[in-house]
Formats: sequence, C-alpha cells, structure tokens
Amino acid sequence: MLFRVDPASSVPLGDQIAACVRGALADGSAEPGERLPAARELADSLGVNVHTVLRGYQRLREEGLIELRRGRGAVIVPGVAAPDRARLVSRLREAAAEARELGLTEAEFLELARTSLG
Amino acid sequence: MLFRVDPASSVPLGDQIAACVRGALADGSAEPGERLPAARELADSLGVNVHTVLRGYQRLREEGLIELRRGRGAVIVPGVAAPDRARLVSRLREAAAEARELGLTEAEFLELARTSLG
DNA sequence: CCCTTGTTTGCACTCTACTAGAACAATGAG
DNA sequence: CTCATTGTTCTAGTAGAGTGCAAACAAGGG
Repeated sequence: MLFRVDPASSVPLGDQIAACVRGALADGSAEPGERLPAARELADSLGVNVHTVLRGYQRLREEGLIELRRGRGAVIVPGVAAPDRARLVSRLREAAAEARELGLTEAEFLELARTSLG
Repeated sequence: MLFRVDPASSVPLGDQIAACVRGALADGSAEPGERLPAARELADSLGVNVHTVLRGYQRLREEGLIELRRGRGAVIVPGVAAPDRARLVSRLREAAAEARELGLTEAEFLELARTSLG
C-alpha cells in the first residue's frame, strides 16, 4: 500500500490519507484484515502531524472501513466491501456520452472535468 | 426556481446557490434565457452576503451555464442544450467527488475522463 | 513491568468562507 | 443625457476548519 500526500492540495491531509486507504482497497493493493501503519510512524514518514493521520483513520472508522484499538493499531475490517472504482468509471462514461451528444470537443469536456474538481 | 440554502452544511454557501441553479435547469424549473435574481436581491432574500451569491454566479459562469453583465444581471445561457449541459456538469461533479474519495490525482482523473470519451 | 499504540487535551498558527462597506463601470430605461 | 440598476473590484474584519506542537493518559501485548 502506497501513501502519497500533497500539502499544496486543497483537500485536507487527513482526507488524502483516508483516500489512500480507500484507493488501495479499491484497486486491490490492500486487503481486508491488513494492518495499517501506526499513526506516529506514518506521520513521521509523511512529514505530517500525528493528529492529521489519526483524523484520517477516524474518518475511515466512521465509514466502517477500519477498526482502531489502542496497543493494537488500525486494521482493515475483515470482510468489508471495497469501495468500487468501477462506479466512478461508469459515471465518467455516462458523462462522456452526454458530452458527445452535446457536441462538446474533447478539450471542452476535459476543461469541464477540470473545473468540476473545484 | 427555488433557492434553498443551509448555513450549517459543510458545503460552501456559494456552491449551494450554484447547485440550486444547476438543479433547476436540469429538472426544467428554470429555462435558458431566464434571468436570475439580482445578486443583492437574492442575498437579501437568503440572509446572505452579496459576495457569496456572486461567488456562486461566477462558478456558474465558469461552467458555461450563465452569462453575467453589469446592469443587465445574470442570464441563463440561451442555448437549447443548457439543461443537458447542467446535468452533465452535475454528473461530472459527482464523479469528481468520488475520484477524490479514492485518492486520484487531478492528472489521473483527467486521464480517466479522456479515455472515457472512447 | 515495559513498550507500543490509540485517545484526549490545550494552545497557536494559517487559510478559507463569509460578512461588511465602499467605490467603480457597464447597461438599460426615462 | 440622466439616473437607477447591477455586476466588478477593493479593503478589512470575523469565525471556523485544518494543521502543527507538546504532553499526559489508557488499553493491549510481550
């Protein structure tokens, strides 16, 4: 599982960390039952504060993706359903189809997609 | 066209206002050529600052949904495809939100969008 | 017991969204 | 032309979220 973080991004660091786990789970590079790196360790490795990592972990717990226990660490809930990347792809396909119907050029469509990211 | 806004929500007021117009356009309760309420007027009506309304309008302009001119106000782009375009924008925003949850970078998202065009 | 690891608390800093007030510049109506 | 309307721009202040830093606390495991 790869953790990547961009301090310059507008999306909060904690959310980015949570997104890494979600993404890894979605593309198979992480599996249910797997243990996440300890908060302090990951924080050090990313050059980020412990609170920030913990906040990402908390969010994942709220989503039911991981379990947190003192002394044991963070573990991906065994048997949890992975968030699907397939749905994102299918949504993009629908959008692309509509764009084609509207006669948008590729450049216009991509520009629209870019602004959609906020 | 109905404007509803929730100050307690985590999504910015300006974005909420923009979403109102997008939705109204998509579901037919607003039509191309129609004029949006004046910024100061809408701001008063919603109990919100003028700048906040204007920010929402600006975003709609970036998306190509409305035109803004001094003295004339905000007008929904009088193209026949405006409602469809509004729906396309909404779908792209949903897709963008999912991409963010999965930790995709802007480049990865745009690449995915590009390949979706076939 | 000791070490690891999550949990909680308190303070300070920065950035964004929002509010507030004012002045400016097109536009259209009279 | 005159003038009210309306978007545009500017400055400045406020509140909250995100983050960093530091410390103390509690549960689990060797």
